[in-house]
Amino acid sequence: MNAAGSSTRLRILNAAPGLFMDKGYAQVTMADFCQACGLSRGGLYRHFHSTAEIFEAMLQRDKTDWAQKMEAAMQAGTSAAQMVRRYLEQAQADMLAGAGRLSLAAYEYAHADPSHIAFAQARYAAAVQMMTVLLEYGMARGEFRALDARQTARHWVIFLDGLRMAGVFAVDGADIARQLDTLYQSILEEEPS
Amino acid sequence: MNAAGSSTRLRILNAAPGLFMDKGYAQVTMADFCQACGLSRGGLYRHFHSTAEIFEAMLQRDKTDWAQKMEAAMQAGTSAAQMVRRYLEQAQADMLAGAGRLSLAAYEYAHADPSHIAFAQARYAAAVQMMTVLLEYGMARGEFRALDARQTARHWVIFLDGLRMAGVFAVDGADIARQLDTLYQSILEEEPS
Amino acid sequence: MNAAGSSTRLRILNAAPGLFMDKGYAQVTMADFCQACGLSRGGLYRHFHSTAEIFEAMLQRDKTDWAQKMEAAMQAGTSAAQMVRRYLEQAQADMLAGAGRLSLAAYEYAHADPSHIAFAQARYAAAVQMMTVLLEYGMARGEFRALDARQTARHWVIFLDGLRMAGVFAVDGADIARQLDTLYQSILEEEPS
Amino acid sequence: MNAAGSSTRLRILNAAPGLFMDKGYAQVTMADFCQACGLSRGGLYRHFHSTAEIFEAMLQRDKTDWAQKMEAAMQAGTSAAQMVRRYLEQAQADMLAGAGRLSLAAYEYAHADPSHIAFAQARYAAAVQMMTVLLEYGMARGEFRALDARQTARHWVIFLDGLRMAGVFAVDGADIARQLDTLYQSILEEEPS
DNA sequence: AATGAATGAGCCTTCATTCAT
DNA sequence: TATGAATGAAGGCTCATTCAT
Repeated sequence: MNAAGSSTRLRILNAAPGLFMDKGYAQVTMADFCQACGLSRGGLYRHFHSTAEIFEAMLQRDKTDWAQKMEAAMQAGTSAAQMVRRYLEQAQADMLAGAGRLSLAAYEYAHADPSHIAFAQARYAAAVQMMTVLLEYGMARGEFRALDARQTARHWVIFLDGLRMAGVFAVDGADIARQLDTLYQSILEEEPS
Repeated sequence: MNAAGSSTRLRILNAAPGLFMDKGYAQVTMADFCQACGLSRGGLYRHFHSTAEIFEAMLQRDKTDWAQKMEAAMQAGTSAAQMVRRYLEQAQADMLAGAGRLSLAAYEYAHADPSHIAFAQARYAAAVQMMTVLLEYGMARGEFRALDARQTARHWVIFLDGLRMAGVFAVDGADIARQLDTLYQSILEEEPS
Repeated sequence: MNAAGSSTRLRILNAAPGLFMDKGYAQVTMADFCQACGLSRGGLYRHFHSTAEIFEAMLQRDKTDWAQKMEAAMQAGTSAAQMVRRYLEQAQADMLAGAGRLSLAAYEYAHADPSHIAFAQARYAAAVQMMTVLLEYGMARGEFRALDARQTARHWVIFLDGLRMAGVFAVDGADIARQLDTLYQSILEEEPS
Repeated sequence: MNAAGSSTRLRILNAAPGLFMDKGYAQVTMADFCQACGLSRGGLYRHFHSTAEIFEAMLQRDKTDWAQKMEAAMQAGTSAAQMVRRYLEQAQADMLAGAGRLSLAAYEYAHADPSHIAFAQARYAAAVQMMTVLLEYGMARGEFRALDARQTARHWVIFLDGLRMAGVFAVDGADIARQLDTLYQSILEEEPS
């Protein structure tokens, strides 16, 4: 693939989040991409053969490798509280930017075809694993209260996804901030009185 | 509408949850209902003019009036812990029965048309209000720890929805039970040591 | 057919002109009649089996028997000018009441099925015949100029139909009056100067 | 649009008059065009999105710019009588070719939607204006009798449309010729006796 | 005489997909 | 690489018509 082809591919992937956020997963058509990218049918099909393919490529690109980042931060001795705060800040920013709508699209995607389920499971497992490591790290450093790390990690992942979805329609920015702050406080080692 | 008509309408509404759970909201077609109910196009259209209409009627029928039940239970002096346990048991049963898939369909429904957003908001607000009342009742009876009732109610509602969604693909029955138990424990008044 | 049935039939025929004027011939459905008459499918079908049947019955009922009236008026020695004026006044009133739209519907009707053509021909022939007799009567009485009665009658019938159609969209009431007056003047015996 | 597309568009427009003449305006379906053009649903929709659109395009293409032709002929000093004769010959040829049926379709078209009315009015106004200019030209040259040009023009336009419609079912070619000849004679300057 | 439930055909419209250029 | 014409299937919707009640 030469430069022109590669740039077209990027144009398509850049258009993807906006489209999927606006219309959901299954409602986006190949024609939507043609219009959004100023591309003809044939031109689009040269790069992707279905919206599923585009959706997957989009997720692939957007997959922030938190695990890797976290590893590096731990090596550098960054405090766990700092890392959690950064993670939650990013989550909040994403939610305000419409992450809930993409999350919804991702659920649709997983639901659309049995072969997509593995993807959803992997996504969830990776998030839980990352969060588990982070919590254990904080507990080891005495920053976080003693708790069942994996169980708590699961709670966080599930809750954050619920918050993403609720953020689409029902919950405003202030509520999101408040909920995230409560979540954060819940793991901190209590001050000795 | 005579008896025959009413029974057909029921047949359609009975077919609805299964279809929407299987395919999501937007992927269900009127033809799906024709097939599921053994009804012709015209026969179906006599009762409903769109899948949106069916979806709304289905939600309307399924709307368990928790608020009312709760009021009655409070009057009867039922313990708050008992009420919460019952609520969570029901939630668990629903999740195992596929409530997450319907929840996903409901999100799709709300997303599909701006005019449907109010429905999602009302659904969320009602759930939060009901849970707030329940928590305040338990706190007043000294059964629950002192906590910000509304804030906690929001947390529960959001988390439960996240759990419903996660239950579709990522989380199994045992995990669901464990998560719900943790949630329940988190509000109990701690035993005096 | 008893009284109730007869009255229902009348209700249908009374609704017909309004419906056909509003929507044209082929665009009116049996359902339109159901709604307009507050009648069910079965109830309507008991009286008429198609819109064509209703349309024909409507025309049949509305067919003013000009020929007969004219015969009587001639016997009574009514002046030809008077008779023509009355005829044109009626035509004008009809046009203002939407006769053009019914005329359009009638053309549609004739066009819809080869078997309906005879109806249009008969309608035209009857109008020409009637007008021919009238003109000859006026010429015999010296009221009208000497002219080819049949040829002129045809001209009148064609022109009046054109005026009906034009009156639907393009020509207003004043124009209609002016055109009809010109037509009337054209046959009068010129005053001796 | 490339050559293939243009040719397909032409094929569609060429099929239009025949279809609309045969079935009227509202009775023609997109499927009729598919069949008439050997085109698939999707292929047809690439070019036109409704029969209304095709109908309009057809009229647009067929719009003979009489006003322009007339202007040129006047500049060249062509006699008014000659111009009128040509116009009437063309009208006669059109009628024999089925112009009445298209005229009927055009009335249906205007009737079908309030937004189409302007089209009918413009069509009528243009015809009257053109004819008015022609009559005034002939009167200025002393070829035609002194008469109210606009009033007469309106008469002609209305009558010709009536004749088109009558020509569909009721009036044969000979009658048409006779009527047109009478119309022509009616404006000529009378021979000095 | 009337109701209204149901059928099935037919039209409208959109979309994924292919293909000649 | 890219264009855009074309296909055919699928889904939405309406209507004339029938029929049990």
